[in-house]
Amino acid sequence: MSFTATEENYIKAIYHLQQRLGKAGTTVLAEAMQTRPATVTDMLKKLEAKKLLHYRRYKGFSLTESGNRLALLIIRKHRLWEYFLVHKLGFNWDEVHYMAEELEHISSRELITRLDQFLGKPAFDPHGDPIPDGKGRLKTIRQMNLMTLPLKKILVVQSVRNQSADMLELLNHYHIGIGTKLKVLRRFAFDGSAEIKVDKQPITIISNQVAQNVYCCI
Amino acid sequence: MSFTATEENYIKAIYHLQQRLGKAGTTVLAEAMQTRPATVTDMLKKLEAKKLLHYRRYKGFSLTESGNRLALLIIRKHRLWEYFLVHKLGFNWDEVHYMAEELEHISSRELITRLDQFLGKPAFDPHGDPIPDGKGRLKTIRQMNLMTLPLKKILVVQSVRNQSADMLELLNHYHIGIGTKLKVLRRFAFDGSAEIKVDKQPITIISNQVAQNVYCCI
DNA sequence: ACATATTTTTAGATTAGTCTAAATTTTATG
DNA sequence: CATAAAATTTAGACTAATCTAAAAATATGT
Ligand SMILES: [Mn+2]
Ligand SMILES: [Mn+2]
Ligand SMILES: [Mn+2]
Ligand SMILES: [Mn+2]
Repeated sequence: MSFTATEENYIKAIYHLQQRLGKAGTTVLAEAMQTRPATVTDMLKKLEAKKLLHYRRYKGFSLTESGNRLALLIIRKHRLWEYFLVHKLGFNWDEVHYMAEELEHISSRELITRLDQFLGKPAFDPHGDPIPDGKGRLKTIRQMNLMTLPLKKILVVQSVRNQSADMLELLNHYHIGIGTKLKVLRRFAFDGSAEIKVDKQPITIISNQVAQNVYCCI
Repeated sequence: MSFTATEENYIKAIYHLQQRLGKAGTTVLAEAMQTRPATVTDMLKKLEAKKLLHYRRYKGFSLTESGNRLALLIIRKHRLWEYFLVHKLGFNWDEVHYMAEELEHISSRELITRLDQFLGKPAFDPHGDPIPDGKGRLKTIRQMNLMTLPLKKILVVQSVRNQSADMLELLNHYHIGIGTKLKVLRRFAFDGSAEIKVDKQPITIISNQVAQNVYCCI
């Protein structure tokens, strides 16, 4: 069975929404896909016909086993291409998303196998997100955000949750990237901001919104 | 202006037909695109509306300046990706065409610039075809096919014209690839076949169809 | 519990790319 | 040069992906 880029994008969006929100409805999926609920309903029927979704009208929908497998394959391709773009072609982490959004739909499986080899079978992409292996398995790392970690310990940045261009631009400004070492010196109750010391940078303050989106391990 | 993959495929096909046959008509383009003349007519109107084609109904069509530029950009992308697949990912030259057929439609220009850099700005693809540079310029090499070159001189294979899977399979069997050194020992008038000595291989005979499609320089 | 708000689906239309069958134009030929 | 053959275009239809507007189902709040 083969799928259009649009169908793949829907499957991926449903997977991510199920991960983040537990389950997804028509309206929230429409927002994620930048389209209208009516359009989503049409697509849900098509995806059900292709056995990627369980769907009962008005009741809800969820990925089937093969829908899940497809989602993980697309995510694998997306993250491997991002890794290639950053580590082989020298792009910055905030430049690669829209290119990977196209590259993830290149169909050849052999291409992905060889790309994985060529890159050294990486386990994490440039944003710290795990890359599913050939069987769809994900490595997980114990990590917490900067609001919940102990003060004055050396922390290593593992991933960032909000990966919007605006967020990545701000993190670049703070010299915070994946693998960066930093300490949280103190937290301010008033606005939840935090004073931090980033490796080799002067002490600064980050907002609560930033702190909540940066995940580290000790 | 942006173009669909289908539009790009048409523009590339028109370019190749104009190169090979001088000019192309609706029917021959339909064959090249594996579709029907009526479908081609519809597309010609669309491409004219996008200013990629000069088109006068019943009279013919040809690429505009920007149509030509677009064709060369797509060919550049196609051949750079083929080079990547062969020289970085280790594919054989007969495995890469259909993957490049998808990859050539990835839109980012910056991606192509960086890929070109990464590959060392190659001038020829794995089939010996020239890769247009960033400004659409092609390197050309003086080359002739094995039927027109002098006997008993060492020749270096530069390119192959027919690049069908069947042809490439046969050339692999003869251990003939781009850069291979060989000599034509004699030609047989009856069927136009040729006796050749391929570098380190025993003497064999190739058919006229093969000989006419292998291009070498002295 | 039932009226109102929210969510979801249906109905009907549009665009890109394709098809077949028929009409038209150009080219070739007796 | 008149007609037959070939090439090309038009007409009308279909599918995928989208939209708006309206209808239907579900959820919510006093
Ligand atoms: Mn995508
Ligand atoms: Mn990523
Ligand atoms: Mn293509
Ligand atoms: Mn090639």
